Amino acid sequence: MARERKIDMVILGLLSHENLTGYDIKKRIDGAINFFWKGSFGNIYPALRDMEQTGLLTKKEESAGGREKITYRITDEGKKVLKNWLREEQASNELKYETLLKLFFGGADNKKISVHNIEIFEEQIKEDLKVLKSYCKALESAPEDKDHLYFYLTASFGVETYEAYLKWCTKAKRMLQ
Amino acid sequence: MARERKIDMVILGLLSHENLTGYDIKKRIDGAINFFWKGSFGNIYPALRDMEQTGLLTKKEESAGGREKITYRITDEGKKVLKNWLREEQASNELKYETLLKLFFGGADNKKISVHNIEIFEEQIKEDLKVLKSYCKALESAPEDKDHLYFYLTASFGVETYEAYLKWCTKAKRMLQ
DNA sequence: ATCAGCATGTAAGGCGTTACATGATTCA
DNA sequence: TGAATCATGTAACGCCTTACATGCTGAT
Repeated sequence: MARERKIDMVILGLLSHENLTGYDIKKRIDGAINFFWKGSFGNIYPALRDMEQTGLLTKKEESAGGREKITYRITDEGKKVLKNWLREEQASNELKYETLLKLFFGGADNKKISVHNIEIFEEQIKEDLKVLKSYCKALESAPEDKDHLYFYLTASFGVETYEAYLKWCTKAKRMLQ
Repeated sequence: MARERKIDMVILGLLSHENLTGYDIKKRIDGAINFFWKGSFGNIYPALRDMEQTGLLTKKEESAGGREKITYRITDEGKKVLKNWLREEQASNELKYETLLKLFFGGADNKKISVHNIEIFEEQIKEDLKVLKSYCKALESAPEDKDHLYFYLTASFGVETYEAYLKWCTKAKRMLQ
């Protein structure tokens, strides 16, 4: 069984741009990546340790004024592993939407409950859409960096699907009433 | 920590419509539910056992010609648990798309790799869209059942978001070339 | 002084997947 | 006769979340 831990690839990907600490990595994941992938400290630190031990990463311990800080750098081997992953044809794409599960079984209760659940979903999506749109806007106005296109495309995926969600919400509420 | 195992709710939801065996439940999940929720035998059977022990389900063992078969029925207590879940305001909706992760880090390799990864994704979505559309069509032509509306709305969510995915694929490929 | 943020990590527990193990029936 | 489908379950393993544990720094 080959290792399935995708957080390794997230870390490798981030480190292919810049050297970072575990804390920094967490912040990056909590940004634009967050809507299609998650990470936690309990996830990141062990992965960092493992990859340093297998030679995909090197670390540099700094103590800036008594406070310890470990910055990681990707190695050539790490870059190779990242590229190999990018070139693998299989990719697991999964959606786990409890809102849809509740709607699917909505017949077990009053229609109003389902309408309300859609409304809660709708509000959340509207909030998230604002954030995604701000990412897109920021990336559109700075197209000089070659990586910006990739970041823009993922954010744009979010914007377009979330807009489709909102259209569906309107339709679904109408059909339930 | 309250139990987070959502498979319980899937089972309760399915049993609120009809009595089923564990094997039947697996088949139902592998149908329309599959695109927003997954289940496995190693998941379902223990949940069934637990819920029977806590009184949310009752079982009836039949041996139709030497072959054992256990049919489960939902209890009033089980129905109450299902309704309480439907009325809970929080719902976890998460997307884990490795394709987007690969695209996000696409700058680490040739553009062609990213285009190819989008094409693989696109083909998969086209396949799944066909299936979802067939579910929708089947449900549209049989609107007499009150639960059909709920099934239709979830399938329709899939159709509309997958169509948005395909539009995005075209745009993304164009922008990369 | 105190609180938010920087910074690293561990431990427990929960959930899910996969593979394994077993055996009957139906249909070609 | 052999393959697919029906049918139930267990065990190992892996991954992730959450909570816990600790301590410094900078701003108010």
